[in-house]
Amino acid sequence: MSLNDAAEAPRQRRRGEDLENALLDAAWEELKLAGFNDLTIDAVAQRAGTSRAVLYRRWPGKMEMVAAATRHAILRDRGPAPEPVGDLREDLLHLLRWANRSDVRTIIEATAHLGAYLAQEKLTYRDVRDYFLGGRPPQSHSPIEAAIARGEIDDASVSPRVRSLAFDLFRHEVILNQQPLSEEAMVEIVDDIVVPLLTRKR
Amino acid sequence: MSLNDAAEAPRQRRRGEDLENALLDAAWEELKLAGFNDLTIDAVAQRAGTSRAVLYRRWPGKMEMVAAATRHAILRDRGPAPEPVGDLREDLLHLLRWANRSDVRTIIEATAHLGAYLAQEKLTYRDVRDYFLGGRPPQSHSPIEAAIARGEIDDASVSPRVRSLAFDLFRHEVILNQQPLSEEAMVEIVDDIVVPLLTRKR
DNA sequence: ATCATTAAGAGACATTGCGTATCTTCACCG
DNA sequence: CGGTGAAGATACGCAATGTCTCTTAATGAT
Repeated sequence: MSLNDAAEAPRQRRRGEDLENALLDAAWEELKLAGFNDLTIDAVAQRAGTSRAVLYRRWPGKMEMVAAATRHAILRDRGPAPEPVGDLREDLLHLLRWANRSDVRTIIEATAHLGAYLAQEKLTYRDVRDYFLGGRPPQSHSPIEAAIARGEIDDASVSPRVRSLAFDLFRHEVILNQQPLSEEAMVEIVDDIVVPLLTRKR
Repeated sequence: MSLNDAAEAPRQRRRGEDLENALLDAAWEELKLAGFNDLTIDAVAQRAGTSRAVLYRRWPGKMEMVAAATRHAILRDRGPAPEPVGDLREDLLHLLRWANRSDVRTIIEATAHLGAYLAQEKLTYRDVRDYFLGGRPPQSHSPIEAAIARGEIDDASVSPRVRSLAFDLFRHEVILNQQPLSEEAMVEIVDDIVVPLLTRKR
């Protein structure tokens, strides 16, 4: 056996970005497996092959670690939102389907738990979303913007609250059900609510 | 001084409903003070002037205790919903204001935490709402029902999702902000979304 | 009235997770 | 190379959990 043999070779020490990524990956994995409540810092440390001290050096507590891990996972996994093709209904549905990945459950659960923390820190939900998206402008309105550009709907009649309506209802449903939306639910949101509201005659 | 003097007379032992109410009151108070995460079974026991064992005899854990306490507080405090007076917009606003009591924050927080628990138990949110409301039919749709009865809007065009829309948006906002809605937010929900959707020309 | 039963309330216990502190050893930088 | 800063291991005290045991008060049946 050589000296560099695999078996119980003392794992070489990671640093900087390498380590950080390993920690965040481990945290995200544990979050998916155990959920927020059952997540322990210790389990994350073990999965990452390190000790709790290393985690505490980076984040003051579970909340911050989960926030960082969620942001990390979102920025890593989530591809760009689908571009509008010119049909309001279809574009909205595509966007919801895009958002409705299997790990939304974990993301939304983290977001919900973040809520309690937010109140203390006097942050708004907007701050969190911005944090999670890493400064990228939210593309969730683009089907509506595109429809406005096409002249199909009137800019002035679409308040910020209406613009975010589809995603608000989406988020609400995921929070309550703790799972991705069914195809039917997405179609109902679009066909019963968002599209009728946007295209109503006045 | 008589024998029954107050001072440090050994508190007589409570049983049955008396005790149960005292426990639930204590749990609700602690929940309001500390929030779900910081709530300890011990604090509830102390506030109720008893010991943890008594609580564990009734509920298997924090989650179930909080659920029971929330239900208890809702059934005790919440008066009947305001009756519709015949103006859709005003009736919706009254209903939202009625729901927007200062303790909604606590209620909704409990509900949100319940979410994680629900997933395990394969319960739907509907089950929880029914549990919280103690079997009472939700009156939240009544302004819409009244408007339908008056012939102002068409029954067929109002799907279940549309009927619960105002409350869904209300709930979504409370969960995200972890506090009661502002008057402006309620007006926006009603004026920008719910009423236009319900009264649109087709 | 008295006696058996049930559960209240007090307290002890082991267990688990948290957050901190200490110590050695490695990786990097000049 | 030699200094520095952080990795990773480990130990500690603390807080909360959930279980158990023990006594004693309240209750219901005889």
